[in-house]
Amino acid sequence: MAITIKPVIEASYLSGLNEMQKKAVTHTEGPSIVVAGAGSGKTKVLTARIAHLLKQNKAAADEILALTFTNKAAAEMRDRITQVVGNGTKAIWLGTFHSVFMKLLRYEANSLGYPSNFSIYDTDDSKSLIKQIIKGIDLDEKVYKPSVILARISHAKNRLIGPKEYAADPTYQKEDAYMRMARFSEIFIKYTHYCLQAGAMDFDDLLVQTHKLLYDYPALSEKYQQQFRYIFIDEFQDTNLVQYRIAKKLAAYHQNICVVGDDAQSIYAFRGADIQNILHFTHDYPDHQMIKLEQNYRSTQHIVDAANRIISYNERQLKKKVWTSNPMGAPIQVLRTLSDMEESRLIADNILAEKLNHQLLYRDFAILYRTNNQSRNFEEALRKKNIPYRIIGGLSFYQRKEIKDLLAYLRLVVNHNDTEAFRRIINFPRRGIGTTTINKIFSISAEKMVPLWTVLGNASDFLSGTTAAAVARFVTLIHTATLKLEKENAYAIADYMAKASGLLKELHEDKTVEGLTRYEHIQELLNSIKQFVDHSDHHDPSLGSFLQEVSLITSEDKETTKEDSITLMTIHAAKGLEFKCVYLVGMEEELFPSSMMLGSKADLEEERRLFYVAVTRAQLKLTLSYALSRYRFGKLANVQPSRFLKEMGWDNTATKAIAKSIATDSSRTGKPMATQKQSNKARTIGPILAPATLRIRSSTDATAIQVGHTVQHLHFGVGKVLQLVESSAMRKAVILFHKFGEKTLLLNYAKLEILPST
DNA sequence: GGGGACGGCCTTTTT
DNA sequence: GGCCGTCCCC
Repeated sequence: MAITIKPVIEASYLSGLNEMQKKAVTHTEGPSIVVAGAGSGKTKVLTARIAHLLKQNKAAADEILALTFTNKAAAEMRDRITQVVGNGTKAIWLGTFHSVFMKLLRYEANSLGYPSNFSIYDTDDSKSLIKQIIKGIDLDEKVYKPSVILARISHAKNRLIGPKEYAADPTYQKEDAYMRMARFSEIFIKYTHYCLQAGAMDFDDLLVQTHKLLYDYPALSEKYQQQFRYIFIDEFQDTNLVQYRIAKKLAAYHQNICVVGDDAQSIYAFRGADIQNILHFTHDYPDHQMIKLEQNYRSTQHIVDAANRIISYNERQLKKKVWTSNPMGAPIQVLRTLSDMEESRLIADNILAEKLNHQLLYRDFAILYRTNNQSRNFEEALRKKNIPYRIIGGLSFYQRKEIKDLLAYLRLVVNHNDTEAFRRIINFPRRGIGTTTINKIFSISAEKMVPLWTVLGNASDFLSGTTAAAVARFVTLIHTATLKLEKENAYAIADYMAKASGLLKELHEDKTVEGLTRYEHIQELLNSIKQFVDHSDHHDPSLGSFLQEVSLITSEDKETTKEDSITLMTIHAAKGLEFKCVYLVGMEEELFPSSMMLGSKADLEEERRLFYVAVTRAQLKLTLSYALSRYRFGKLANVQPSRFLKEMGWDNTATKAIAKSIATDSSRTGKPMATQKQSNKARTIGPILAPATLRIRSSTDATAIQVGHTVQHLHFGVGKVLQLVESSAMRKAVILFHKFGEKTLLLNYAKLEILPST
């Protein structure tokens, strides 16, 4: 037997880590909490840690459970682990809380009274069901708003309060009465009942039912406790009570639980996230190890400073000092425009100029906003200037009507009692089954406590000849496809259903552009089902499995284009990402902070953390913008600049902290005093009004530069002007830099100084 | 039961 | 400005 000699050389995944990071990676045993500031290499640590476990044979892949919040984060992590350890990472239980526990529930749902092919209700399904319940008990939809009801139900569930506990709690009852929703708990009870009867779980159920499984079935929880030797939770500050309790239960045996998070980046309180979980963790695991990662590797000094200044306004926070040894970098820029339309045009121009001047790619840019509907103006402006872009979020492929329609057919094939799928497609395409009939079906189902499919099977008992026949045809349609489940794959059934349901025909007959696109979308969905079937070496290729997986796919996951393009998204969606240049737009009161969040201090602090997240996405340059007027409800309204701008250090009249850093910055470049003064003044005025003068900075009059001049550029250093190009009001210059070679720069934007030619 | 016209309402963020 | 729901008439 050869003696294994411990390698002296450090493992590759450890090199390039700082001492704290290394500690976080190699301290694998026992509970630990890593408080990781923005840009401190959190993902790197997490992936290195998992790689470390695998390489050191401390655990097999399927003994590791790693939970994230987005599919994107999960995919990236898997990718990076694979890069270090090679193949064999597929067995790691790595995914979002929802997707991992959905898989677990697929095996165990029967114990809970659900079919293993349970449907998953998305927000629309849930709302639709709630709406029916409200109608059914004769309440006013305007008082009992389905979206508000659902939010309240969700909130209760995430705090592990079921409908019965809720109804029995006088505090909640009082609250409801105060909110003029005295009969809320009645809706909650019915909602829960109907979901169960339909064999459907909503998003929250995926967690709540898992929780129930683990806490009520000891034998089962023991099995999983033994299995998961090492447990990781990413973005721990965003966990809610159920999630925390699930993780705690699973970690009970091995106790190797490692959570990574940053309280300053907690932005999901609205869906039940509780920063207190960080405190709970330290309390529940008194022998935990705490590691703080405070060095920011991502951003320039200016950006880190601004971020620290912002977060200091929050009272609730863990002590942490984020610092960086990166250069000062470009000053933070604030742009003001007259209107929201102008804002988007200006930023489109600005991006083009920056891209050219700093030789960047489109993918180095991101435009971030508070609300999805702000993307509209930017899409238009970018399209007009032929700037490629992609939007993350908004209406995703899987939220399109035609897609949801076909999926609803398939859901019904797999789960006959899925009432929301049924409601969606029973009369689309038209088959003469109207509201009267549908109501009749549902009220019989409710009265006799009989599931949907049973009622449908006895349609002739309570419906007249033609209608009963129509229902019978529908039942046959679904049933025929169900018979294929055993022998045929998901694609074959979907393809059959698209045709047999008449959906394809209906869309095909619509010769409008939209109709054509919808038709193509269906084809695209069929293609993706085919792919799912073809690449099923590591998953169950059944239709049921496909449907469940698809229900958890959100917009951001579908990246069709690899083309170089700028990214547009909400700040929420941007969490965990980084871009060289970030444009944070719509910095206005009532928009950001949102008017909905001005009510309480806690809410405002969450908005501020959101602002913190946005600012810390930027690596090199951050630009903020606000407009003086904006269209709201179809009307042009005057708006005020966001309070966050001031908190960041920006001042409209007497520029303070930021102006100071700008002064330092320009003095470094060794500009002559006159220029420095001028640029300082330009910034003291701050944002500039008229579009013509809206430029980043021009230390020299653009018209002064001539061929043959020797010039100095902030980044590229000294060079010689070879050529001037006039094109559509933009003056460009081709300059040969000593160190960087030939570059084409826009004179309106380039920070050029003419040097005396000697 | 279906389709068209009108009026009200809204806008937060996501798995 | 746009979506959704309701009302009214065929």
